[in-house]
Formats: sequence, structure tokens, C-alpha cells
Amino acid sequence: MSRKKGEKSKSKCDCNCIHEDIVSEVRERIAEPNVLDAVSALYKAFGDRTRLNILAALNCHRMCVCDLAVLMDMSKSAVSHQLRVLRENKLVTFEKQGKHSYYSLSDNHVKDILDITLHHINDIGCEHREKVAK
Amino acid sequence: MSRKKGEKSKSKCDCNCIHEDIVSEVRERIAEPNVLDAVSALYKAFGDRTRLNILAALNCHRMCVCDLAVLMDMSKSAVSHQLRVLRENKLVTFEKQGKHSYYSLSDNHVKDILDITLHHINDIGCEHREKVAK
DNA sequence: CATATAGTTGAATATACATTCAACTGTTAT
DNA sequence: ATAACAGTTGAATGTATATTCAACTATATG
Repeated sequence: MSRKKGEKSKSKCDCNCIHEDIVSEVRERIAEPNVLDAVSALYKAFGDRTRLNILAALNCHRMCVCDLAVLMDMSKSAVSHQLRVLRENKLVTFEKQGKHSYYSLSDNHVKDILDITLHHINDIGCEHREKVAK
Repeated sequence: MSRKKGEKSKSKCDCNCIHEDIVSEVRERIAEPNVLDAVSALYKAFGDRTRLNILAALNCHRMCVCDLAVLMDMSKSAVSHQLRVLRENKLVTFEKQGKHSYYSLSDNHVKDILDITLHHINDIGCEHREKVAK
């Protein structure tokens, strides 16, 4: 009795496989797990209002932490914490000059990624934009 | 006494503006807040391992919920909840046929966004990928 | 040297959110 | 009608994480 196809002893999945051919084909073609993890980590870095604001600002001009804090009306500490996240994801670099740390985008990909997304947002349209934007 | 430049009464910012010219220039050129919110919401949708896995799978083939659950070894419920998030962000669409809901990517932008990010990941290199990937 | 400012960092807190669980709807088949 | 299955949904739970707070380092300046 019970399951005849798609049997796996210790799986979290609570249902049967409907189209085995499709599932196995997709399983072949899909990217490796660690690549997916890296990509989702990258998007996670972009997926925060504060960090995206920082990136957009640095896309205009190299800036120091205090100026970023003033621009965004946030504490130095909060900005610095998010800059660390962006650093860890290799999205920004910085250069120390005297008392100041000047941050800038690390490469052109960051700009490219921003641009393509803006196109997507435009195509979706305004009414959805306003709905999503909290 | 105290502050001479960059004065704002009720600001969360705890520091002085260093380069007023740069800050005001960036403030002019930067995108509107609601656009930034929409974009960060979009990235947030991409920035989760489960959702990215779903998107990558749908990039290969249109699939129903059970097959996605089998592929990713997750419960139907968990997959369905994440599909709702993707639907709300207009990243996937679905079509009901009998008992099944067949999901697919909503447009080509989703594919474009994925592709450009993979380039970025490749340029960063493997050792960083492995560090980031948990 | 003493002070002020720029920036970082760790711990605490508060919030957001992914997954689980249970109940539910709708469709197909017996 | 009833059973079985696909899928959805709301509430509960646990984990991740953004911001605050306080302490700290480093540099510039009087």
C-alpha cells in the first residue's frame, strides 16, 4: 500500500511526484546548490532599503560614512553595519584617507544589475510599484 | 555652540555633513524613495534560497507545486507560501488545469536578471562563492 | 598631551520572515 | 456521495537580521 513512485525514505516532501520526466530534466539542468546560495546571498544584499539606498548613492559619487548618514538620515553606526554587509558581498570597496573612509562601488556589474532591474520595474508599471512599496 | 553646518532639528543622524556639495548633488540625482522601495522589494524576493531555487527551476520548465516540492525536498505548504511571494512580486504566473496549478516565469526580465547576476558571481571567483554560501 | 571627530564593533533589542502545522477548498475518480 | 489528492491559507514558532546603544580605535588639531 501507499506510495508507488518517487519513494524517498527521509524526505521533508509530503506529496507525490507528478511528472517524473520534468523533475529529472530540471534536476539535470539546474545550477549547483552552492551557486544558488551565492546568488541568493548577493540578492539578499541588494534586498534591503538601506543598502540599496547606499548603493544608489555610491553609483552617483564616492562618499564617506558621515555623508551617507546625513543623506539617508541614519546613524553612523547603522550605516557602517550595512556597509560591512556590502563589503562582505564584495559590492563596495573603501579607501581610508586621514579620518575618513571613502566608499565606492566595487565594479560595473553592480551598476548593470541595478539598471536591468529598473527596466523590469518600469515594465511592471506604477500601480504595482506603489502597492509593493509598503 | 555645537553645530554650524548641516543642521536638522529632528534627525536620526548623529554626525555632521562633511561634503555638502556631494550630498546635495547625490540627493538630486538619486531615484525617488518609492522606486528604491520597489526595487529592494524585488531583490528581496530573489534573495532567498528557496525562492531562487523555484525561479531557477521554472526557468527550465513550467512546473506544478508537487513537482517543485519533490525537486526541492520541501513541503507543499512551504513551496506554496513562497510561490505566493513570487506571485505578489509579479515574478511568476500560474494557470490552473484540473487539480494542478502550473507555474511559470512571468516575463523575460526575470531570466535577464538571473543571467547578469551569474556573470557577476563568476567574476568574483570561486573562493568567495564558497565563503558566502553559508 | 588632551580633545574632538570619523568610523568600527559587539551585545541587546525589536522586527521581519521562512517553515511548520492544521484546517480548509476544489477537483478527480470510484 | 465519498475518498483521495493538489493546492491554499492563517496562526504559531523559530530563526535571521536591521537598528540602537555603548564602548572602542584611530586620526587630526589645539
